[in-house]
Amino acid sequence: MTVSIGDVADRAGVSVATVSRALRGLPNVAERTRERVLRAAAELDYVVNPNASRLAAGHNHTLAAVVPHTTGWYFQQVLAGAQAVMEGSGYDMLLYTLPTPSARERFLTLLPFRKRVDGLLLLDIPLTDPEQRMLAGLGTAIVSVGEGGAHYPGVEIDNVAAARRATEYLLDQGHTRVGLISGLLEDPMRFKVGSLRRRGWLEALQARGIEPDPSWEVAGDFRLIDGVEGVGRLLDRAPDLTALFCMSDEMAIGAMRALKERGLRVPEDISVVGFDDHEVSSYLGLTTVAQPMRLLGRTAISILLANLDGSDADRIPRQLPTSLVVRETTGPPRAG
Amino acid sequence: MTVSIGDVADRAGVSVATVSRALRGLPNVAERTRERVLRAAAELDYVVNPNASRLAAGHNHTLAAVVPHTTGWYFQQVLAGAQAVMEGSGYDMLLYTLPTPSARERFLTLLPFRKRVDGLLLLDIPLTDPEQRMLAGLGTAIVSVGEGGAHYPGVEIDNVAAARRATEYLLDQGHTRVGLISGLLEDPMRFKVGSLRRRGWLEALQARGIEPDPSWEVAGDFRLIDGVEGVGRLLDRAPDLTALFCMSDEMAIGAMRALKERGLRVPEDISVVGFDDHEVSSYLGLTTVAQPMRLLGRTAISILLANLDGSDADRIPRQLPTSLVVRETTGPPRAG
DNA sequence: TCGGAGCCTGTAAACGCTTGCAGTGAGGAT
DNA sequence: ATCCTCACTGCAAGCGTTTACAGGCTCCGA
Repeated sequence: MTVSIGDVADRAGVSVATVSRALRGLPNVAERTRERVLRAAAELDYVVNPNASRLAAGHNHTLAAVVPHTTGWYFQQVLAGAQAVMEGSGYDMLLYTLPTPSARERFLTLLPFRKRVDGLLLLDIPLTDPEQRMLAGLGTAIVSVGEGGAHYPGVEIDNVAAARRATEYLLDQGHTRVGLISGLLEDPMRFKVGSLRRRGWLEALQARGIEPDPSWEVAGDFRLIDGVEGVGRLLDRAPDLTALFCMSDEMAIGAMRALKERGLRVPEDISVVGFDDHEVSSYLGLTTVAQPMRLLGRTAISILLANLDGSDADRIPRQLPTSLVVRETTGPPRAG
Repeated sequence: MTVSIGDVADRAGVSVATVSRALRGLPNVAERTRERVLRAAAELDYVVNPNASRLAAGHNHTLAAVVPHTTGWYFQQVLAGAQAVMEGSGYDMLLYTLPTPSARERFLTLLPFRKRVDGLLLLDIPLTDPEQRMLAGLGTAIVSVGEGGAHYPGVEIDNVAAARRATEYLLDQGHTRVGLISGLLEDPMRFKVGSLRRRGWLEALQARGIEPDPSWEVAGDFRLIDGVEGVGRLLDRAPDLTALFCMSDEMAIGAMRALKERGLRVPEDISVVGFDDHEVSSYLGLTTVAQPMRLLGRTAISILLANLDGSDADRIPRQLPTSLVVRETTGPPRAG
């Protein structure tokens, strides 16, 4: 039925060992022999059975990405970058999605990637120190993006600096009351990225002698809907805000929608800054903090691959740059 | 080092065969024995080696999705739906991305999924009849979403009816000159979805005795940028259009951006309808044709799974409903 | 001419599981 | 008491590769 390595060996008149070596480009195969094997394999339309190969060789040639969810611009872009590197590497990519606490729990107890995956890319998966240690002790190579850890290498941006920069820009425009729609600050998984960005916002304000009122901030979950609701709660309590910093473009877009419904014009009545540089942001004219999402993914996989084949991963940069993209949703506050 | 089935057998005091059967829940294992095995496995923290298991059993427990690209709302949603079904099914999901003609070519000649994947989900991958026949002859289960074929089952929407419905709505509002920003009509891969939607648009117009001028339509590739450019080319040639039907929400969003830059108001000066019901569309107030993307993905995987385990897939519906979502980007044409 | 040193190649033992087949006992029917 | 049946369990042969090890050959230097 299906053609195996033995069939190729027969046709080429050599042993299966030689076929195996020839096909994988190992040395110690005479050039004439290799050609003969290659021809036989092509004629028979031979494909190696990855299960057999992996069983015998003891590796999986598979990497897995673990993400909170697959919707969301940021995750898609990072994953796309990761995919791009893996494309030619000969590795398969598996995806584990942990949208709920229970899914997260299952993942952490079942550890379904064991014996199945050579490396794990943890994409903004916050873990406690014991959890990190446990995963790291499993013998699977690990690298993180965003939410990092002390027990495996991580790639990230400087969230504090990026948020500080965005806030400073608003202050430079003359704003003094800058609201914040943040992400998951008190969530059960102790998401760190949100607190870092909040710190940047806070530092920028305090550096100008501004002490934000608690009513200036509201927490969301990075989604569009959180921006809509955030604006509602925010402006009810602090109607005098003249600028808004949102921790994701999706929330910024939702926020702008809600502002429009309240009859507020952007940027005339209120300025808005987002985070991520979402595809539609340029079309909406949204001022935002761009982060190199695809590069984050590419870098993470490179580190994983380097670790796996024993080459030096230490020279790969671990912190990637962000930049403020000024567009049309920001301007000076209304006079008076 | 790593604990194998033999270790479990030793600890439970049975043979490996019994362990294998017990762990997989096969009948013909005494309840007491099964419990003993389960306990031993748990104590040893045993995980089966999928490579060995798959090699021995002769299946892969892996499905692959083939997509043109992973960005794009539509693809993400369908994939998310597919993922959701596979979650508990015990199958892994692989992703093949074919963004360029050369990637497509490589995929079709290398057939990298052979011996690796039990089923293929072709997500809007247009194929010639010989190509379809070739793939179908490989013994891998296949199902398509969107671009279908005669040689494997497919899940789809009624593109003609959906586009007709959207266009009719515009006509009902009083429009008589409805432009079209279409997708890939003359592309090298003979993308059919675009032509079907165009047919719907055409039929609706003709049913009212309107014969569209060639200058009323322009082709794009479903992306934001195509909407921007499309509007440019369209309005240069046909400035008197009062409504625009775009084959994707992304293009509609781009189009609205371009319209705004031309100083045209939506819907006062020109109405816009999209297709897909993108997440941001509701926040932009975009009137659009909603299609059940996640359900398309779920259904496709269900068919694949049903085919694989021999159960009856024929009762699963193959054509899924769409609906027109009227929001704020459409209205009657300007008087006069 | 003989001994090595290198290349190549083949042999055969893993790799860790699944599964057809045979075997064992207990229990029931005769 | 004997025979069957049935429910369980074990034996051992795969599944298709990889790879350590052991040759065999050729070529070269002594």
